[in-house]
Amino acid sequence: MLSKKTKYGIKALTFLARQETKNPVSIATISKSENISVKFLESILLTLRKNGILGSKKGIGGGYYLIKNPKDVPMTMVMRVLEGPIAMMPCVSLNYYEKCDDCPDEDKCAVHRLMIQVRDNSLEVFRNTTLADLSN
Amino acid sequence: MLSKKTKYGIKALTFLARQETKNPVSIATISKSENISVKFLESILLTLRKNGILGSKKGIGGGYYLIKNPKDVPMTMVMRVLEGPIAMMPCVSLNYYEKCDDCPDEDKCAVHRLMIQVRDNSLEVFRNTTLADLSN
DNA sequence: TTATTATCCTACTTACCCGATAGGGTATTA
DNA sequence: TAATACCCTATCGGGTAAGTAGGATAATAA
Repeated sequence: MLSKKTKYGIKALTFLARQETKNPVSIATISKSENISVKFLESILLTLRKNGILGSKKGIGGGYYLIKNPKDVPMTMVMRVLEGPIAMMPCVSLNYYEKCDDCPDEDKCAVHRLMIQVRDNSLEVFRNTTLADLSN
Repeated sequence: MLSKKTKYGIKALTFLARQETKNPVSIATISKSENISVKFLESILLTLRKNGILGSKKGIGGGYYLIKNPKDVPMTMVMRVLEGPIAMMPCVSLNYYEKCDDCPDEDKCAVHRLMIQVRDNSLEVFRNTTLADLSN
């Protein structure tokens, strides 16, 4: 199941991508528009900023803004930052690989082979979908 | 992430599918071969039996056995029984649909549209993979 | 300079779920 | 009737998700 953190994060990013100007948007504004608790949203946007997806500006008129062009932000990036590995098991993860304790030979493991297929499919969807696609 | 319950369940099912005879296989036997704790495996096999995927036989020489032909057991069935919904969000689930609280219009929700794509892809993999495929 | 705005950051709480274990009960068979 | 092996419920520790609290810090405008 997708965490609410990721869900809210994508919604916030989409909201930002839909803005006509590049001006910062306050947490409060995004919170109201997308029905997300201010405090929880705050922590999510902070994560996105620390991972180079958002920029921020303090003080009056401050808020968050996209650093990159929406079409240069693939969902793989967003998912990895907010949700973690895209793979369903560590042993089929590209970026967070880890061997299974119980499995003597990965190539002969039925679950491994199945989950590689699922990962490849999901990866393709996330790679080919950018923030620009979602904000239309 | 895939739960160990599902992972072990698939491994056990694959092991059963590889048996040459239809004779019951004891929990202990599967446990040793697949490196799964006896007690945990017990609860998993029980779930599979209650959901009509396995049959069982008590007493000496007893154990668990597949009810259906492996090629008639698609992974969708196994996944739904052990892991739950295949969809990543209730609002894109076919069998466990639930509306989101925060979302006024699903059709306009970016996350919704994205996750439908992911679900469709995963569904296709699970539908087209049977226990027979995995046990080869 | 000072009040206001809004992000920054840490810590905490609450609830839930996973993985595993314990300890019996029950049915079957040799 | 003893041994085997499934049947079933309860429990527990640890971890994580979701959200909350409260103040520190920086920037802006009056």
